[in-house]
Amino acid sequence: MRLTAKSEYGVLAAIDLAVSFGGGPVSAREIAERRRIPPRFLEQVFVSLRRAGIVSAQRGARGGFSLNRDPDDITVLDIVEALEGPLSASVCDSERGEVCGQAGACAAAPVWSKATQALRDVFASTTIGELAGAQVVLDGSPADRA
Amino acid sequence: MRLTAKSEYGVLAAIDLAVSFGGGPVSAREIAERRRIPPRFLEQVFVSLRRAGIVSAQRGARGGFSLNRDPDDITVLDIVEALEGPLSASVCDSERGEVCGQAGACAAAPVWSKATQALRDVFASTTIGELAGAQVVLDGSPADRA
DNA sequence: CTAATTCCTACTTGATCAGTAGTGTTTGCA
DNA sequence: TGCAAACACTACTGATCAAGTAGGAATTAG
Repeated sequence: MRLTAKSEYGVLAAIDLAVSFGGGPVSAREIAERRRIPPRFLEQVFVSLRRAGIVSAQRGARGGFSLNRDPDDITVLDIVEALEGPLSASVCDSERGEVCGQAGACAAAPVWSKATQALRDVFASTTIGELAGAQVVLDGSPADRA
Repeated sequence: MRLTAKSEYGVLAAIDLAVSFGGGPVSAREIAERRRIPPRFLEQVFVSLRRAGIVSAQRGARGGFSLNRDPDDITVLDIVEALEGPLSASVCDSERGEVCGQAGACAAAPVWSKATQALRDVFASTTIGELAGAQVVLDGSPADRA
């Protein structure tokens, strides 16, 4: 019952991009080093984020990635769903109702739906912008990063 | 990001036991047939529930399982944690703080904690007794099951 | 032209899930 | 007393997925 490493790395990377939002693109390798993420793995994460329309890629020398939207308009849910697919707490959940063998007579289904919804609420109510603010504080003076 | 089938089966089985709470033990095979769960797999689920102190087992002919406590005193969280271990939404979560490589400077950690907490809240606030009530309604007259 | 960078596909290794299987142990009942 | 029904334990298997690695192609700044 846990998210995969992709979400974790994706959120960290998005925070990193948010911190330098407005500047030029940041390379995956740079972020990987700074956040201790396997570089080639992070590359793949970024490809997913690009395909989801969250970041843009600039290829070639001095290229890298940058956020497509204001960090305050990107939620953790955006990142997580881009990397994990739609959130669902149990097999017997999902929009298609009766996925478990209980054929519509499953009294447990509402619990799984509520669980999924609770997760969505948490993730949807936290923006990358907020987290970036916290990150700057944790890292010390933002000037260190400029 | 989903629970395993064990939780799903475990909750269904607990509901089933709750519906006939007060009567004698119910065999795993009977529940397996009624809820369309692989019988030998359900057996294992029950062993875990017994070890967690949620059900008691009565061995031998006419044996089976019964709930140890009143269904209203058993939450979905009890079942889920008995079967999946402690809930945690991400690697970088857990009581031990800094499991991710960010060494205490991880701005994302609070989100994962909040997510875990939200899940716990949902599961802890739903009792097997409630679900059993819903199940009886779904199945039709409770007399059908006596 | 070259070095840096993203992009795409495939592969590998290990873990985990879902279920099956065999065998042992306990117990109600005829 | 014996048998059948039930739980108990351990081990195994096939499939899937997670996490990361690898190789090379395309793009671009300088």
